[in-house]
Amino acid sequence: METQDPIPPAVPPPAPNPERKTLDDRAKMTELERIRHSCAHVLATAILRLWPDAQFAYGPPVENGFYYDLECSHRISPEDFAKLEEEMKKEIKANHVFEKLTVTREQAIADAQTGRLGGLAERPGNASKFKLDLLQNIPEGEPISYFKNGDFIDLCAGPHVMRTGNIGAFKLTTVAAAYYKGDEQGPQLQRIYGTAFKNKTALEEWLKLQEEAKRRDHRKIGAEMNLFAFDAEFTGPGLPLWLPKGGAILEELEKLAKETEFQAGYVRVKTPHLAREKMYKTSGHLPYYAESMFPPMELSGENVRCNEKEAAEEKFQEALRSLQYEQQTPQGVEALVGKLLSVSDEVRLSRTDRYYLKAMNCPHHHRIFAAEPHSYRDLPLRLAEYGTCYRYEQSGELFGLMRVRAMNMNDAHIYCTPEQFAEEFRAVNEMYLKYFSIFGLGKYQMRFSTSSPEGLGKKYVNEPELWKQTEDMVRKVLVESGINFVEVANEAAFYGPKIDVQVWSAIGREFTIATNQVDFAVPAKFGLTYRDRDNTDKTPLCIHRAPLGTHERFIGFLIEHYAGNFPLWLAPDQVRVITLGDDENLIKEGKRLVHELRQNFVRVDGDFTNEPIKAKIANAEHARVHTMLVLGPRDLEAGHVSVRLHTGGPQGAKPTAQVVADILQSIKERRA
RNA sequence: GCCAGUGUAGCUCAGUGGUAGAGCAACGGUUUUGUAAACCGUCGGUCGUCGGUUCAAUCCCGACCACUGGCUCCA
Repeated sequence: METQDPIPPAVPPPAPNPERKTLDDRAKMTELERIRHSCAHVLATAILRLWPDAQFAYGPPVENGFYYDLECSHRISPEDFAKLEEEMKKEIKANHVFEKLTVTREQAIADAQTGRLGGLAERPGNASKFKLDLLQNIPEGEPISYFKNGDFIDLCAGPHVMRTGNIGAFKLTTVAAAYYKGDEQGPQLQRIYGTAFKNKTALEEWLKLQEEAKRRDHRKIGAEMNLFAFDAEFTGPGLPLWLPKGGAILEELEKLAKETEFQAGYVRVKTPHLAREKMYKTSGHLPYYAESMFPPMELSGENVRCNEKEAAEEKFQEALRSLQYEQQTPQGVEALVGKLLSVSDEVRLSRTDRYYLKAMNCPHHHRIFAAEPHSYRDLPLRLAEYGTCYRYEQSGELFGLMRVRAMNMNDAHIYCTPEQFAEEFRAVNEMYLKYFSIFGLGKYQMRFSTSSPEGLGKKYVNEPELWKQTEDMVRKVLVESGINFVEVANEAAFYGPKIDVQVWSAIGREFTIATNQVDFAVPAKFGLTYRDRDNTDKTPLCIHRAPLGTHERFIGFLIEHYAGNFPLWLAPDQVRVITLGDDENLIKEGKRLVHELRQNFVRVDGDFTNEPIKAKIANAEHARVHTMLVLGPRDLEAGHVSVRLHTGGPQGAKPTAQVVADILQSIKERRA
């Protein structure tokens, strides 16, 4: 039977540390990490036996195994894994000692130049270029060491297991491309992923766990339950179609958000899906964000008004007037044609109006704020909207519902005074926690992202004082609320610090499920003000928040969280009334019950066919119908229905009225 | 966008250089049933798209598209 037991979607790993590991960090490596790191060396050894020209970069242990990045004339594919694993087994069987050698920097550079580092022997003319680069990054004074197993010598600080034979069980998993040092502009390397364990049993257990994780993949369950569909051919990649069953979940979430926000003093607004270019020029999102936006729609024509239009037309006329003097020579004509073309292009552009599909709702909300004058007495103003946003994510980044190109955001912008900020920010965090408790969401990480002094004026607006103030405010709220969080420098939004809630998908990918951001910059760009007590105009602070993220990602996450077995209030199929056979009286009572539930807004249907009861139950179970109400002659006689839960099996017969009341109560309370 | 892999009926999957099958689903019957699948029949596919090789391509080759695993990026 399928249950809700949490197959761990991978334990939250510590935030990946882009910085170089210190020797102290390395000394803390667990035994499993040492096994995996050692296995990376064994992999490199095997690769070199097959393709001696390979040059190696990094080969660290990672959450579920290890990888080694390399450059090699041969393109390694999974078809090569069998022979690679053969070579690796030989190296493990040879049981070589991982021998540590400490060398001078000069020696290391010399060895790298001969190609000896990350090699089985010296390779004249094939210097260990990545190792040379790595050597540059080792701070003066830090000892430099090699690790040697058999013929293979690698520049490495360790630590390792004692001998290659200590690697109990391993498996190569996948190949990928990876940029050197993660830099998109840098060289692209081949990355071979593998995993290793102390013994075969542990490896097999892990592989089994991977299989189980795949079974709760939202893409698989979404298809099984008919929640959503992708239709790349007609609708487009990354543009989900919500089927009726998925629509039901979406409606429930939206209802929850609207009720919660209403009670918290939010007001609802509605804004269009697109806006003119000026919107995003003003907000500062263009040109920085243009890459992530769908290309603009260009409208041109006489009725387009634009400031530059007249100026451009003037230039055009001027070019025409010069025609008579310059057309004497061929060069003159050519120059003139070029000039006319460029000017006419200018005129065309000046007559073109550009509309962008919105990638975020904030600018629209800012314009709503600007549509009316505001007094400090109006604040805080909390504008909420399930806004539909469009982002042109790179094709390789699309991932089921978790990463799409059209999304419905549980968005709101809170405009407040600095005095109100802490209270508002705290209230938002409380809303998060309320939601998480409704969904029984325990495995997440709050990540507090701050600026960096170096990024001021570049990545971040240049307001050191405001950065410090808002970061202090946020930190204080977090600490006072007793919320566990990690602080990450240099990850803030350009307009202020933020808190992201990180969760992990069934297959272990990390996602931001919710976000809460401070904005002390953009309202000023739009000239937003409120009249303060002292009769001066001041710029409000803005909090961007999306505790339920987007429907797409949040539902994708919930599908995996519940493994498709939703609580009653969220279940697309809440109740099915199943008659035992198709006796007229049974059907009559069945229909009455369906009608009663439906009039109380329960998503209910009836199965009154003459299929055997076992088949009808099986159908309902496969559809993950939350509650099955079986109606047979005995039940009818007693005024009962027999209750069966998808996640709990048969619950016995109960009076119909009581069952209905329980169902309505469970939905109302949004019971887990 | 980059690297690798995959693409056969609505779903899960077989299969072959001589224009394709199974189970489930759907539909039509028969069956009259107490909690995960009764029986019979019918329908269903230009084998992702376009080109090439070949007497002949779903199969071999190429390009493109989409999806999957990663990289980069992000709600």
